Amino acid sequence: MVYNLDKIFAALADSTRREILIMLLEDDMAVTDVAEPFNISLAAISKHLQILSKSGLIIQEKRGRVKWCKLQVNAMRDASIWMESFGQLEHMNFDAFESFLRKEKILEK
Amino acid sequence: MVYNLDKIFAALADSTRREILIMLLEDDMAVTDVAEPFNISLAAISKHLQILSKSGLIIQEKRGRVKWCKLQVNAMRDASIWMESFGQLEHMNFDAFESFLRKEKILEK
DNA sequence: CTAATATTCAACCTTTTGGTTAAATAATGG
DNA sequence: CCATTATTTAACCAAAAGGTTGAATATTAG
Repeated sequence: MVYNLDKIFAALADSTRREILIMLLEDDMAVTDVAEPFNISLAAISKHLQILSKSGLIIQEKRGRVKWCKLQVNAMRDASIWMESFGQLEHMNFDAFESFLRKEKILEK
Repeated sequence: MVYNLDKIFAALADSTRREILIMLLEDDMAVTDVAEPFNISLAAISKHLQILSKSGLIIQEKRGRVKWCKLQVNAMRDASIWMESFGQLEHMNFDAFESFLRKEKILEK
């Protein structure tokens, strides 16, 4: 398991980025659509998405001229696992989380 | 419940601060003792502790010339609750966590 | 009172963050 | 080919982060 906790927590430390993640729970989105509800520039959103990508919380893949943003569960899992090991916290049920995501069509299969 | 997620996640986004939190799981510590295992200046540690304080992850109280650093569970709870609400994660058992902390004498009573 | 201990503050430095605007690049539709 | 759409890059800015060293402030021990 590769911990990238500095980048994951840093990515989560901004409300714009947390809102983006919540938006991506519903569906994959193009950069322009991600930007729509915010009143900051597209370039600023592009930077936020790069920070989220480098943290591993999302991946971006370009199809045609559209770059799709897709949530990645594993990075969030790393952060939560740190929290769990931190204090003998009860384990989050990630299997349930994943099957939830599949049911919501955020993960394939 | 007051969410201070920007500050909490930002505080967690640094490995020195995460190590400090883990150290504080065992016992309350004076600033000088917190600094001991790290090879950065005391002033730098003092700044890290201020960031942890402002995030609510620790509190500091001065007794005599010693300022004691004490872990605060509630801030971590806020961050975890965000993660939970984020993805329908199963709820962490914080009551169990707190009683663990009491048993380990990190909390009074 | 004085010396030692515990901690912070002040000034400084470099890098990163979060934003801007304007220009550049890439891909598509017609 | 050209205009439009999608996104990034470049250059810039102000503020914050993470570190330094040296001086200042509290408190205690003797």
